[in-house]
Amino acid sequence: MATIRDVAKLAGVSVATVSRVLNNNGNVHKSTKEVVQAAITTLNYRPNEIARTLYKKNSRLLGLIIPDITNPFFTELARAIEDTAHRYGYTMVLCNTDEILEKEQHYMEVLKQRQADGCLMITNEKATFLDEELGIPIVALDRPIHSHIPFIQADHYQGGKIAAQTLLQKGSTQLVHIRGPKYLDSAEARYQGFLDVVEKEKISYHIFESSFQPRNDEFLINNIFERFPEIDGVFAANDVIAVSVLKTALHRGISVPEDLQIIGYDGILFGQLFYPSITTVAQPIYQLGKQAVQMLINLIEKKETEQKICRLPVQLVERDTTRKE
Amino acid sequence: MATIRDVAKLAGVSVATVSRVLNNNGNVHKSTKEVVQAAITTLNYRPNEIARTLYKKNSRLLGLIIPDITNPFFTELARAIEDTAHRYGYTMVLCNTDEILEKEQHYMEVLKQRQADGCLMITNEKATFLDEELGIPIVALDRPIHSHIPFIQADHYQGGKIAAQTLLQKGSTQLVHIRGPKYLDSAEARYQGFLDVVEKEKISYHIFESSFQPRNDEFLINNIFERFPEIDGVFAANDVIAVSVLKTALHRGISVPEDLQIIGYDGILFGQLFYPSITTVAQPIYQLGKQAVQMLINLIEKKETEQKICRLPVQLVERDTTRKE
DNA sequence: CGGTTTCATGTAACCGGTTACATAGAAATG
DNA sequence: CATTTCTATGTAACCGGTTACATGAAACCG
Repeated sequence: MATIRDVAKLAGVSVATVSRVLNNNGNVHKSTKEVVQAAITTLNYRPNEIARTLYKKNSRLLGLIIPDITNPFFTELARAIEDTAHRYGYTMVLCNTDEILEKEQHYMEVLKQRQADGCLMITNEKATFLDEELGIPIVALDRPIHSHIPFIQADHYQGGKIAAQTLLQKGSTQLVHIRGPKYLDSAEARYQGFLDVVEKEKISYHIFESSFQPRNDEFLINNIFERFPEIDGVFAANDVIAVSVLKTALHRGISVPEDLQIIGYDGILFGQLFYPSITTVAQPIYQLGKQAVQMLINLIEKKETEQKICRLPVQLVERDTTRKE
Repeated sequence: MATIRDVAKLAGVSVATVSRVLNNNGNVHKSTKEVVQAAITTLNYRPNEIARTLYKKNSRLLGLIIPDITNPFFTELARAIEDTAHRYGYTMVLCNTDEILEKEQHYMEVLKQRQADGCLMITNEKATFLDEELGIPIVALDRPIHSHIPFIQADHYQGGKIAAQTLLQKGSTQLVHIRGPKYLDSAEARYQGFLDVVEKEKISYHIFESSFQPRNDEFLINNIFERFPEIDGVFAANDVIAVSVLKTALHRGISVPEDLQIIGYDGILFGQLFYPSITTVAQPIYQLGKQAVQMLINLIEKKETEQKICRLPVQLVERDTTRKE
């Protein structure tokens, strides 16, 4: 690979001049600029990003610290993040943590050693990642870390309300909410939204807690149908659980949506492939990822964010696990 | 951030000695080593990976150039790749190309400028990426690039045979294969496998070509059922298409697997969530990703691979879209 | 005991960019 | 025309590691 000194030699100028041409700063005479550009073309020269980073201390590298790319919600988020990062000239490093603290910490080290400019995090480890000790800008995505770390998520409380209202409005009277883990604020918010609606309407309901591990849920769901055969509306805390509920219901000969309505949450692409397709409260996943990156880049380049917290609206997507009208 | 010179100063030694301690090479007296290590701990020093890379010219960075992380097959592959890369001390950069040549080329530039040690590619652009011009080791995954670029994929020909044999063996007599795009060798191989079985058995069959774009497939699938209501076995070139077939069939009141058997391909995790769950020819996705990384690292570190081509066996996963027995 | 190894350590060049500072000539100013 | 200002360019230090080479001391050896 040609270096800047090769270019300088061929163009008959100093490396400083070549650098000025490359970065289009400082004064360079028009004719000199042309000679340098010709040399660059001849040698097919590309500046070494590593050398630049060493001096300038910005790498245009972004970390994405995420529990598991295999979870469809995160997959779609990652796609949005990569797209956006790329559009702004940043490169994305993917870090799967499986929610294991050691992995998260290890990846933070790796990102720091590689001089990453910033990091998007989806983590439950609130206490561990306060930005004092980090030395690298962070934006928290979907799960808050600390009040002084910028944070973006969908309006889960509203989402919980919408789900409950929709089930009621479409005629369900015996509701079940399979909520997400207690330690997840977002699950808690959906639950609260759901609760506030059903309490007000004085409707019969049951709450169950899922671990968000599909494997464990199968048993839980069967158990629910066993114990409460009379239920006619389920709000599942995410689409994957909704799908499991659908599968179990169909397997038991329950008609969906005639005898049982199901509403999922997230709005993953997959939801529409099922028969019947899953009605869901959709998060603006692409938008979340995109804005998270924009917030982070803002933080990196301007050293500040306009707003610390950003909450995006959710939207009901009516498909076929709820009744028409 | 502390530098190696800070550590040297605190420990009262030269930077060379600190470097020797860090890399555990050269001779360092036991007592000196302890003093240096104490200084490292005190300053919480972590070597700057960028500076290391600049001199050593290996970055321990791997690129994954992939059409779209949102495609579940690629998602699972990416997960395996990230896991494995991480286990070997490499960091993974994610690059979504949407199969657009300009994006692929652009990402290759980015990876080169960042001194990535190697790159895993899933691309159709055979002609463009010959490793002469690349200057960076490549392993082709799932889709071959060129005979001199190491390549790993599942045994798709065998997969096509297994799918056809299974449908026949379980009693289907009017087969349809919805194959993948012509420009994909892997789709071609599955098709050939299917063909070789049905031709030999003199079975009635029809072939249709899908673009692998779920949106377009809906029309195609409806059309198939319309024109050929008598079909009783479908081999779909991937699980997403199989799922669409299932949905369409159920929608039309066709019983699966009683009246119609469906076999998918890939073995994505999602397949088991459907009702009925999808019988599929599973690729060893995790293994593919893992071995691809191992081949690539081998290429990087040893400058060679034992074998240029690696073909992994597929496996029938019998679920509920095929009949028992 | 002198000569050769081996060990422990330091000095400084190097990787490939960027930029502060210096300088010479041209242009502007009074 | 002398002085100031501006333009174009070069020199060399710097970023933070690694390592070739040099050096002095200790260990070994016949």
